[in-house]
Amino acid sequence: MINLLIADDHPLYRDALKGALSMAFSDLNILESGSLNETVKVLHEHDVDLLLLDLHMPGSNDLFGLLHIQKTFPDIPIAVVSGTEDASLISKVVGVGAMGFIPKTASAQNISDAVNAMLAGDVWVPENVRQQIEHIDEHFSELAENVASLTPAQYKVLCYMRDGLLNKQIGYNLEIAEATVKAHVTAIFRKLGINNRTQAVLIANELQLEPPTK
Amino acid sequence: MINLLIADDHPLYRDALKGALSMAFSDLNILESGSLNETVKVLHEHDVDLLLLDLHMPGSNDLFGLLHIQKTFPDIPIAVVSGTEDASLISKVVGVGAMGFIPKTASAQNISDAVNAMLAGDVWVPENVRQQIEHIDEHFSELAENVASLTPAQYKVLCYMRDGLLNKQIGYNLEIAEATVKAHVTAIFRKLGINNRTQAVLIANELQLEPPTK
DNA sequence: AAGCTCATACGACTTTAGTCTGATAGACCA
DNA sequence: TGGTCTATCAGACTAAAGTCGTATGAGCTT
Repeated sequence: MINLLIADDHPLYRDALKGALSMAFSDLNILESGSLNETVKVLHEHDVDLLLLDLHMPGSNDLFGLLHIQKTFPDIPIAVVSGTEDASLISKVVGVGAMGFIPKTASAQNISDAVNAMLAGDVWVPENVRQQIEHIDEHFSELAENVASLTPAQYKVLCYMRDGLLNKQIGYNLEIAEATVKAHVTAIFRKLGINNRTQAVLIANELQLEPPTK
Repeated sequence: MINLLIADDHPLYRDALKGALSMAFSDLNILESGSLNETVKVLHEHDVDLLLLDLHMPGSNDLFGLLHIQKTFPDIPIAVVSGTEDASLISKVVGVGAMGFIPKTASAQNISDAVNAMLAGDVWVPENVRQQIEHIDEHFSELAENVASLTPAQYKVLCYMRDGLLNKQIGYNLEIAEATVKAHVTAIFRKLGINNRTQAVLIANELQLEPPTK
């Protein structure tokens, strides 16, 4: 029995995906989640063999969320599901370490092919962009590695920094002392190879795919 | 005689555009520029009736550059030329106050139609996206207005802030005292309705269309 | 010409950011 | 059991960020 987790905030598409996959696989146990937190919770509670992850989920922060899950569960293969077919995005996703990329426009056949390949341990990307992404952005994957090396606490602090909060406010939100926040901030700078908060925010923003136009 | 300035860092496309327009208009004097600075210089030296502006130019900072030119030469109509046909981008460009949007895939006929319309004072966007953009992003155009209200000196300071520079470094680059930089920074905060540098960088970033992957 | 507005410029001052040292405690691993 | 890593915090310090008041000059109005 294979455990597969579909993480997408759109229930309709989740159902569609579930339908397509139940058709193609008989030994499939499908789990679902609709937010980043929920996804992490399910991953803790179950032994998931493959995660289909939508990038634009509440609390996900796009690539930020992908990195977070990858850091917490390094052994679970992740396939990114997204509406766009932008080659640069796909190369970023793969460069960050995802097992594959499934565009939402993919056919049922393509999807089951992809799931098959990834369960077997292969990287899968759609046919039509396979040529365009032979070259993966070096700078970007290095950046992703650095961010992935952050500890959970540091990760949270960076998220709050990206919201423009002061150290004192971050401490209040996380219920820790400002001194601790400062300690984390210093550690973040070291790991990212920078020396002030502005640069940290810039880097965090780069992992955001769409600007927070809200 | 109509003065038309083509601002694009790609000489080949500049020629193609020039060819298409000379064919359609007989009373056209075409000027060219390949960078933001060059564009500003030409605008100072000549009486330009219409500016065809590519967003991705050296020193342009995308929408930032558009705002800058608009601020400096409020009376010159600007048509944005870009490779993408993204509806959200087009609505942003129009929301910021451009007279029109010409996708690089447009036909010669469409381009001359567009130029005609804009010279007559009408807003022109491609046929196929005309329906999609009836709603212009409120939040975004308010933001653009705020940024456009910055003085030249404040604008420069904000650009350097977005690069992660310290006030002292900004002062060195602009050859003014750190105290002056700080005064500008404070003024920027007031105009943008924020209270620290991180938030300013975030806003500046939002006017950037592509993340600075390099 | 006097009066107004505003951008630019700076110094003095207060607050926040960031570093360093050092300390305690829990988690995990060999 | 000892070692490593992370999270937490304190205190003291340096540097940078941000505020306030103020001065000068350019441009515009009346």
